[in-house]
Amino acid sequence: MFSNFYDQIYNKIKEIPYGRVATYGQIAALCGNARGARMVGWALNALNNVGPSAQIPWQRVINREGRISIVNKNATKDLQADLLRSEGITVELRDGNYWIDLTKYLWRPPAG
DNA sequence: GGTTTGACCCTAA
DNA sequence: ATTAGGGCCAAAC
Repeated sequence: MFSNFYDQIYNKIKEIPYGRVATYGQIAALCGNARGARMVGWALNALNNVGPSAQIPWQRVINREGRISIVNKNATKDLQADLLRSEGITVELRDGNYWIDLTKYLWRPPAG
């Protein structure tokens, strides 16, 4: 169904452990596209069309600043923050956006 | 089929 | 610290 890129992206996101977060660029890099971060966003956006996240922990994917980038989608940033908090992750609300401490919660993939 | 946009990131000034 | 530009590829128009 999805191209290999999307499939890899979904697969990598599934590998993010509980209570940990990863960045778009990180997922993209693990899929071979160091600069294909936008594709990760597209792939996740496509999930909204499919349904309720399709068993993919999209909530653990945030941007490089540790901020939730969603503005107005099927899945809102409030939902994402709620899901992350339910995993024990501390989410800070600042200026109408949710922030996560990457130094604490950033996923470190085993390949390194 | 060209142009614009998109849950982004990096480099340079 | 902030601003500007390039890059990546796919969907939307």
